[in-house]
Amino acid sequence: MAHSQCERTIIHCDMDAFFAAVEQRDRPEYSDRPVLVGGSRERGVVCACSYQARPFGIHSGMAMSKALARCPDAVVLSVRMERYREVSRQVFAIFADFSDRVEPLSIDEAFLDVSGCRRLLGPGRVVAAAIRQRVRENLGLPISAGVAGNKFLAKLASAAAKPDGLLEIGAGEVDAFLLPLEVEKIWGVGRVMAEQLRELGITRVAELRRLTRSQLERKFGGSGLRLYELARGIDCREVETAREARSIGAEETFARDLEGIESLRLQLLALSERVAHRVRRQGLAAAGVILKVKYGDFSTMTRSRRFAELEQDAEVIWRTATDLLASTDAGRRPVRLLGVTLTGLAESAKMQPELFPDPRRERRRRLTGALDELCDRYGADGVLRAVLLDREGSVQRVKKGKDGGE
DNA sequence: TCTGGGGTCCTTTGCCCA
DNA sequence: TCTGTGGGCAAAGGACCC
Repeated sequence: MAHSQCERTIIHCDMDAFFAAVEQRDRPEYSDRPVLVGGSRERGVVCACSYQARPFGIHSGMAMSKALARCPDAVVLSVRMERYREVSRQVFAIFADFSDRVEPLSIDEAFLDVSGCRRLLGPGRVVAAAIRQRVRENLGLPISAGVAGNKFLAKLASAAAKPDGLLEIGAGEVDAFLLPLEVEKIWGVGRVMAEQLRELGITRVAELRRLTRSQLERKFGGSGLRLYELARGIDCREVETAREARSIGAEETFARDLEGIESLRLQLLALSERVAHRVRRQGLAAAGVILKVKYGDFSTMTRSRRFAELEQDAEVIWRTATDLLASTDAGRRPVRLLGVTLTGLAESAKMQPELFPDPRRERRRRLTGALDELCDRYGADGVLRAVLLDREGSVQRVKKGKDGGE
């Protein structure tokens, strides 16, 4: 195989129908039922569906209304992100027992570099089997795994192994596996690039191979070069163990479009609190905030601003987001979704000590700390907001505005 | 395909400044 | 002082991933 200098033993582990599997494990009465995890019946989509729902043609991303039309008996459960994050930590603790070179890719999947474990644990395939067994026995959850000489091929292998399977792509099997695949299977090829390739008469990897490196670079720039290599099964990316989060966000699609600016401001407050709580719990602070507004016609707009200093205070985040909201059409056009994302994350220890501490701000900080502990202990969603509403005159106006409006 | 919620990364554009 | 250029940066949008 080409580029043997990049050759490693990589395992890609991927939980099967993760959200749905966690729900079925936590609620055994649903273990044999088609389970749909996702948004509301009217406007949501399916985030994850159990394997019992798949024969109905249901897949993630499908509108919930359509999924229910296909399978009216399905159990619909709302997303419990905190719960999945908790189980995810348990899964990653198992990964860590098998390799110290683990790269989280999302909440339910990771790359493990086990090149150095051969003498201790055996070849990749054996390690992958052991990981799957541990996850199944300790957590009662299904997991698929792919083993190959690099990240790209390992990920393709785990996808092919699903559900609840294990597949290794050996060095001699790469072309047989790769050439018949559709180009969309290549990492980085989505709807847009696939369409551009189709215009060139290319739908399969075998056809993609006929383009030269410079042809692909002219057409797609840097992504073209990556395409050239991946089409040949070449991927020299290392497993990166020290990846830190770049942003933390929360967004919400409303049951019906919101019109009044005051109700939008109130929603921003709840979102600001959610993201602020999460950055604080991770010992982080943010350099800036992005506001996302999706209108009733699905057109989307973002506005962003950097803070004067690193922030983790919900009220500062909320005030900035509210400011940004004023530069959008919100209040004049119906709004379907609002999102608040914190960017430029850094350890909160790097926050500048204030030269002239503001006593109000200091008091708020102490209160927030106490409330974070309460939230952690009781998982109380409403605690923080109720207190904030009672404490600040400006916030109270929002509350009154909402009560008075609509 | 009647369109969620969590992200990452890249490109373009405009602005400031040397 | 005018014009041009290019770097650095922030903001906005878009493609893509699960």
